Amino acid sequence: MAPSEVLIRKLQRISSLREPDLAVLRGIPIHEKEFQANQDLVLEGDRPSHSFVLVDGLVGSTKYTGDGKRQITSFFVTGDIPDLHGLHLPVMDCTFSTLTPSRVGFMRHDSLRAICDQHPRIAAAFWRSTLIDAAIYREWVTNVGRRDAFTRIAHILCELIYRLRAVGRIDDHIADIPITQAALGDAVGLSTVHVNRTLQELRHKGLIETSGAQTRVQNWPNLVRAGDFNPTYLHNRDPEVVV
Amino acid sequence: MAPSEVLIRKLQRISSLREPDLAVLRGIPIHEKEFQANQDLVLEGDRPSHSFVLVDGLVGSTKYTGDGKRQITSFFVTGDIPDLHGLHLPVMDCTFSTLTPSRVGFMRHDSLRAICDQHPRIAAAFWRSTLIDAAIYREWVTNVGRRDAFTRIAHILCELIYRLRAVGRIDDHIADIPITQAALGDAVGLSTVHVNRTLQELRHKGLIETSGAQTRVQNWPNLVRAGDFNPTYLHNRDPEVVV
DNA sequence: CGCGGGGTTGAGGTCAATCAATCAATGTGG
DNA sequence: CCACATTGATTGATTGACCTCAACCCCGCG
Repeated sequence: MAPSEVLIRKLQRISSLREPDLAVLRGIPIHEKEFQANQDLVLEGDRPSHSFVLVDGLVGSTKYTGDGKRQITSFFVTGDIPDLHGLHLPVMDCTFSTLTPSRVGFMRHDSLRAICDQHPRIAAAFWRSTLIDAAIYREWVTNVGRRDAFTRIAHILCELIYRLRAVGRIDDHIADIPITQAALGDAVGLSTVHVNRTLQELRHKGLIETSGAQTRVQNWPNLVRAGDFNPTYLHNRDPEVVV
Repeated sequence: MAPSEVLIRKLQRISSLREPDLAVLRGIPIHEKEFQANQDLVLEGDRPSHSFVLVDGLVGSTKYTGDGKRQITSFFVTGDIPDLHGLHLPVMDCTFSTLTPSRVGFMRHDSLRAICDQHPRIAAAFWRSTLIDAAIYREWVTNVGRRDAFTRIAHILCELIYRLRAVGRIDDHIADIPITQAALGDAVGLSTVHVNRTLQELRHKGLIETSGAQTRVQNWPNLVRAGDFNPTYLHNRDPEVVV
């Protein structure tokens, strides 16, 4: 799918833009590029002149502590604009890296700023996108701060699957999520070893099934319960997305 | 200080608004109200018609897990607009509560929306405010996910003191932060007991000194080092604020 | 003077980290 | 085609950071 089409669908999922505005969006110049897994797209400390929309793949915003430990602070899926905050915060406070092979569309800040000045509705839609990102960060603080390993991993799987479902990336209850257990650990603040054991527990309890990169949800209601997952914080406009 | 004055100072700290816009801001009707400590201002699930600026005191955004554990996901100080995201996300995904006695100024979403439609610069400034909040959430994910108890608490003290300093709430290296150790624990994902022991460690190492509600920084550079604290994520426009 | 909230202390328990192998899958050069 | 390297998953043993439970203390307050 064309990058601008992905962008428009995303904004339509989270706001109610109408035709004149959509036409403006279609006109945004987007420069598409492909990346392999584990490539840095924007680095902490950078002063980027572009933001990017994720066309396909999985991207993480990551931070490193002084002693080199890595924390992924959020995942981003198709349609998301992970570093849109760069539009108003000149220096990056985190790094964005691909977690799987990805296609990415770069948009000049110039263009985006001009559009936001002229079209308050579009500005509001972009703003809303960053607010949903913030809501996800809030949930992650809670997830990492107050839930045990089992619940924590179940929760993050629920979130990922729910979001992939919302963008049509789930076929027949199967999510294609080729991320390593190490990356999962960095997302939930656990060691690789413990992630491995917890995933086994999830499998033994009949909640998920994995084969290679694919994760199949065996029992969504139970996974939701196990993960203490309530999708309110994702602020989806659609009626309940059920997996 | 008048609520609108507090609001204007905040926006001036984070953006470069000029006079015509400032006049508009001065015209926002703000309804001021006082609260004691530990009062809920907005509840998760609410559909608020107002946002509020914190005129004085300390507010936390908090979430509760299914089994009732509490996580504070961010602190807010004078000038901050903690629930500004309510302007674009109709249903609240977290609760805002006072952590100390506070004065709060409520602003109608109607008015704010009208202003944002008419004045793109003001809209951008508000947007930027929410983006800085998001940057803080990101840092908290990292703090809770990847730092040990000692570093974690040192870090959060650094953040709090830095932010209080930026709004002129620090006199002579002394921060007046009358929050309980239980609240601190909820902010960093630790038990009250462990917070207590860690604070003792910070005192014994000569980093801080406490008497009642007051916290005095004994050695700011060492506290910064101990807390692995780098204020970039706070996106302060001023040159280095040194405590 | 008794009460309650918050701070402090000690003991014991547990969850998850660390260390160190092993294994499976894939790729690579000779 | 095979020896070898690499990456990620898995396993076991041990350690340790932090939690829980249960007191006790201190101080302001009705």
